[in-house]
Amino acid sequence: MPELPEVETVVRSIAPHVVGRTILRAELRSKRVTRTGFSAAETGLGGAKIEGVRRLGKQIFFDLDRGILYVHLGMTGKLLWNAEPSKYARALLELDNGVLIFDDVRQFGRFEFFEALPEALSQKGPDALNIDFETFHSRLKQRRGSIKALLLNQSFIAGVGNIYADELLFGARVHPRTPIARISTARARVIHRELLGVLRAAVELRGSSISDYVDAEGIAGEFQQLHRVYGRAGKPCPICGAPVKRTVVAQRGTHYCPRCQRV
DNA sequence: ATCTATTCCTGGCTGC
DNA sequence: TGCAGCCAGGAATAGA
Repeated sequence: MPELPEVETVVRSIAPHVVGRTILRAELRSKRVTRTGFSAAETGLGGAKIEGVRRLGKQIFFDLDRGILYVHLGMTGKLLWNAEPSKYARALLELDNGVLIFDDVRQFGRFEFFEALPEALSQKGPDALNIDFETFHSRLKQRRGSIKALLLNQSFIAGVGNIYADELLFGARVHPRTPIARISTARARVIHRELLGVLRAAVELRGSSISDYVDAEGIAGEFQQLHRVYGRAGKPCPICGAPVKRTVVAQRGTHYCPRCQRV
């Protein structure tokens, strides 16, 4: 489940291979992940030069000399460098020095060529690794609902998904269902600190590999070994020993310690 | 305007 | 061994 740390790891691992290179040929195989159409994408990408690759939240942008290649990994998306294409290879980019494969079993991901980026894609919130407390707090005060739903909302901040939302709320000792209106400035400060702390630690360990996430070289992350609540229902809380609970918040499986995290 | 529920996908797991 | 049924969830979309 690629979230900010996993996407950051992917971008870091592909950048050295692709930046400055030319796309000789593009082959699109999935209508689902390429909604703008096969031929438009193949024509637009063929011959293009990759000037850079960057990340905003979970979105990946390849800046081309003639447009933008937009990639979102969704749930099971991978960008693999010089790998043997599996039956789930949805797009292949043949560069002048190798092949970049977009592999996505469930096709929740996106792989699209745009001459100019559509409004909807550029309207995300600030990147979760690049948000200072004042910005975080002022944006928080304008919202309602539960804190977890807000953290998952990419227009609030971009990059947090289900795993890191649970982990950072545990670190902040805040119950995922806590109404935003009940969060004090001091609490907000702790949440912000944990947001940056958890994401930075996860980037250091090259992300979390829960099911099949790997970087461009096929290397798994290691942060899952440090998960304190996510996927640990029934196991003891690492702080107090109480069994970690699983519930549903914002339509997502949610893990928390009922003793350490109070509403 | 905002928030919540539904839908898309398919492999993996559970239980009969 | 086979298979139905359920689960995982990012984000667009529809609905409240």
